[in-house]
Amino acid sequence: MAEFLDGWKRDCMCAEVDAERVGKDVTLFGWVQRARNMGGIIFVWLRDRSGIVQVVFDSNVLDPDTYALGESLRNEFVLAIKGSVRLRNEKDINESLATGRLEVVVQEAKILNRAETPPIYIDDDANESEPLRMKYRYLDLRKPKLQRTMALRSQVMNAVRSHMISEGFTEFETPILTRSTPEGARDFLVPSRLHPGNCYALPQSPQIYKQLLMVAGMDRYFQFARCFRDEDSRADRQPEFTQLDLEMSFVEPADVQTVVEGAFARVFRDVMGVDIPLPLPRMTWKDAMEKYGSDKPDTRYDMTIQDVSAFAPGCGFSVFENSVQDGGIVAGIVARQAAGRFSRKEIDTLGEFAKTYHVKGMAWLSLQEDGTVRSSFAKFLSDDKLRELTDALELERGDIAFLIADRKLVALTALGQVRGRVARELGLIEQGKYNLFWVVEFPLMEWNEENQRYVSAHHPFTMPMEEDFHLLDTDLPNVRAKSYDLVLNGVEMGSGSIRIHASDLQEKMFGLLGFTHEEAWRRFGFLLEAFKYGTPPHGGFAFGIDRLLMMLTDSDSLRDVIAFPKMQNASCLMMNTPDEVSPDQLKLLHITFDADDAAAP
RNA sequence: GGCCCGGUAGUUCAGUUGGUUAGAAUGCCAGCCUGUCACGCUGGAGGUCGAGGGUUCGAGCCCCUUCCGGGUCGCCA
Repeated sequence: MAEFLDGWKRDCMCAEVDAERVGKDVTLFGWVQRARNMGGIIFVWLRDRSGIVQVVFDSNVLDPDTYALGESLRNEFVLAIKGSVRLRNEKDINESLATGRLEVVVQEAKILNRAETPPIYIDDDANESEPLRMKYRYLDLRKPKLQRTMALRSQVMNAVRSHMISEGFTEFETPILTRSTPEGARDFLVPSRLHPGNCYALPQSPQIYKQLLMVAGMDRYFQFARCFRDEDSRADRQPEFTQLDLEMSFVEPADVQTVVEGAFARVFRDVMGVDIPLPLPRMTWKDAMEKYGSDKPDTRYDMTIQDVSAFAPGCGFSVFENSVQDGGIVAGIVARQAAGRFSRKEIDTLGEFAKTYHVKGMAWLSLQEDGTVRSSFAKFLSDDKLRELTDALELERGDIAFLIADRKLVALTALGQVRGRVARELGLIEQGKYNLFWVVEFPLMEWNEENQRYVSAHHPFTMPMEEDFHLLDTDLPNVRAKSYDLVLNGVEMGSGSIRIHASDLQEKMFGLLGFTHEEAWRRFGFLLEAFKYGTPPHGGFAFGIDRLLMMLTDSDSLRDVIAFPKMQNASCLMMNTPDEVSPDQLKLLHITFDADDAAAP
């Protein structure tokens, strides 16, 4: 039978049992991590969120009922004990336990609740499948690592909030029930009971609200914003996630960046004890792509991309020749002293990996220790051309180069991915290093093949760089934006921009994006209207709290830093969501489903 | 929507070329054990091999379909 507290008060957490309490009485509450019955004496590890302490049921000193209670303990029983703290004998010390020099001798005990055998182990080293962990997430969360992560998450948010307040920002809440916006991710829709046929949408970000708050003269806004996107999940992408969202009036990019990097530096100092020197370095998008093949480069290792297009014309290898002739490039990376680390099979695997990024193939070239060349394409090259290439790559004995020829951005992107994979396989990535910096001057727009039109690289309210205004009508792809991403160890932490505050320029942008005047006004009329009444120049930023936690805890998945995450198909096995709703509910909402879509029983 | 990988005991996994009663570890249950700390020892229970169909004398294994999960490309302003 479960018992009640009956006035028992906890006066000590498990891990707070320390030398200063020796000889004193404590009342502890917790879960049974493990009970070891030696026949006459029982050792129980009692666990709470602070940690573990050993409590001892001794048949020599306990009444038979209390000892019997000790014998009946099983894993995850909820236990309350009163006892006295004592030092263990020298030979009985457990160095692997923080409280391992002490133990608590039980005087009284209550089983506050029994527990069935859990389907997962409460152990950081346990390795249950994701679905099982997610179904029993409340047990998974008992694991010490997740307990620490959730506490860390709270500390991070606290540090960020303190920083924002101290910088003169005001915290806001904006609606969760909002309107659907074109462009961008698919929306989660919420049908309206009072407006048959109409829907709210859950916000993908509070973007428009925060700009309207600038129109409202709020000057400095921030919010821990829950954002929703109805797209497929990834290890680092969840359908709902949390961003620190901020917006400022009367600013240039550097003003926003100063606030954001200050927040990051504070988190790293307060929570990790790591000093990040400010201001952070800047890298242009163009440099990032050309050197690293990524708009979020990992600069913890070198192996930068080298463009060897100049060597291609007349080289004899038609793949390279044709690529350059068609306006593409030939580029490569060199893994120093790694030729012996890649078997032919591994190189082929790497080539297949490169192909998933839409290049047709990957060529390779290595210089053996004896000076001979091994290569997938050298046989097409004259000795002179081969030397020209090895010179251009500064290839030395023991090095291996991976080369890709394709349209410029495609080739660079694939090489960037190859670079990352090679670095991981060769162990080139220095652990415990935090390379935080800005990538700036992104393109304003990108060509979208599917829709045969330009789409915003960031979002349609992004201000072009003044220097590039003259290119808007003549050379759109080369117009740079006043936008900036914050990158940490090859992961995009967040992005922001200066916004367009003039309605005529905003209308022009909508035009370039392919909206008619009427369409733009129908969809964004409230914003264009607002901009007519005295809008200050403004800009902002948003960064993912979840992703930051992922980096700080060195986790492989967002699921490790969110208390109740969704699975890859956006479902939740614990709550069984999404789920059918009653016909009455649907009727109230004026909804009928296609018979085809009706869930099978 | 495409591609790759996976699904066998409560859990993590092994299972050869298709061949007797499907195994291991751990957990669980019972008994023993007075200083363990991954306690130990003895014994025991525990399986629709994701589901359906096919090939075969015979299928955990081969084939087809399907469901579920993980990763990834597309997508994610």
